[in-house]
Amino acid sequence: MSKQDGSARQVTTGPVDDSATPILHVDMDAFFVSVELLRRPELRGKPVLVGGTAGRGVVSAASYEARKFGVNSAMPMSVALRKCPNAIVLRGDYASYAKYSKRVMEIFESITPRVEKLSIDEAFLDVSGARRLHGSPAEIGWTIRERVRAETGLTCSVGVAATKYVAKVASGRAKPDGLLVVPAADTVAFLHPLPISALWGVGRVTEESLARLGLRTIGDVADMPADALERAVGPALTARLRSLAAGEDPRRVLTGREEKSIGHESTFSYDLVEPDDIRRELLRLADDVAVRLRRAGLVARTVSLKLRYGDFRTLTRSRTLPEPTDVGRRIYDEAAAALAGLIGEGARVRLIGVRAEQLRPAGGGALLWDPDEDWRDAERAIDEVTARFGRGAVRPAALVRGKRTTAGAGRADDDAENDGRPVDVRSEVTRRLRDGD
DNA sequence: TCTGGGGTCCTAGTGCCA
DNA sequence: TCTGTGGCACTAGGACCC
Repeated sequence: MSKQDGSARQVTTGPVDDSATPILHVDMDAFFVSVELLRRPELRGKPVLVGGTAGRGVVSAASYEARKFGVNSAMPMSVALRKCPNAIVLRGDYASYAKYSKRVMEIFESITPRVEKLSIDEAFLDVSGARRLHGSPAEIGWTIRERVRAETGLTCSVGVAATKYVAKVASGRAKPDGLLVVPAADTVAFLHPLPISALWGVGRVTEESLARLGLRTIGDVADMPADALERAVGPALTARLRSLAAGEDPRRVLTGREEKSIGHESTFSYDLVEPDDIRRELLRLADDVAVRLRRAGLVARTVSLKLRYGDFRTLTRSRTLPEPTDVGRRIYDEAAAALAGLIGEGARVRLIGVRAEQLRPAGGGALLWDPDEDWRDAERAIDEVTARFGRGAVRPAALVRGKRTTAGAGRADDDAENDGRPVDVRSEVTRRLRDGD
């Protein structure tokens, strides 16, 4: 991969064969920092960091001036400031970054509907259907860079290639503020001299494993027999790395990707010791997750708890529910049950996380049920809803002593106001059946 | 150096069931 | 009835990406 300070920059300046390179990867340059500089132009040319300002923060983004001191994103802020003591640290305004991201994505979508948003500051575009209107892929890349600059004041780098992976590597080589086309015929020659860390899926651990086999470049990986690679990194990663090293990447540009999980986690500025404090944070996280589930119209079948102790030991526990939920209290109950036994005497907790997994659409509607009613009626109603809308359609009902809420309004906040526990109808019925209640 | 927060994917172990 | 086996779901953990 290109060095993050841009010193290994490689760009296309003249005519080039882009006839078989319909994939563009567009990556904003030092995105968070660049947005900050729009608002504070007096900081231009200075080392600027965006990230956590508290004791345990890390660098989210660094200006190219800061990168020259060896500062990179994900580096602990304390280390970054030791390397670059004069750096100006900004807390970060994520709502503002999201606004700029939206404007940039709209520019992409005005050129082609085939846009795959990869993160807040980068996207893949498949421009194979846009040639007649907007020109060749390289011309589209130039257009995008000019429009992004003119309409937002930000710069971006563009990689143009036959596949997603090569386009992504190319945009990285072109940084900052450049465009690099890798003609289809040059793909292998472009990739093979690059270090193995430029392979998608090779991080620190895998790089060490491959280095033990004497592999240094992508070309070395391409030449390595599959069985030797498999012993080092397993069959799945071997297949992927060999394909990428050969310049093959069948992944298409996907629009509208489905979320597979929704989670929140918090690292505390000091370790928590009191179980009540820990549970209060857990409830806050569970509610945050539930709110996002409901906004997305999803329910989760599995709740996963993440715990990191003061010594950085990290563990996860997950529990699968009888029926999916989007209720904060229900998520909290599962997470709290998983937590029990993990926070013994004197345990110091650095981080807590809650994640909702096995997501599915919230389904045909909410089923409300009053515990004073005959539970067999609830069972019949569940069967009816399930038969009509399918499994997962029965939503955990928000219902509480004596008070019914309306469908769709079964919110955790409502539950809190009602001072009662939400009841997952199906699990409650299952429990009563089991207990012969 | 001392490690955020949001995710995805893979592997391995275990238990259940046909 | 017992045993072996393969598939599947669930769980835990690790590596990786941005």
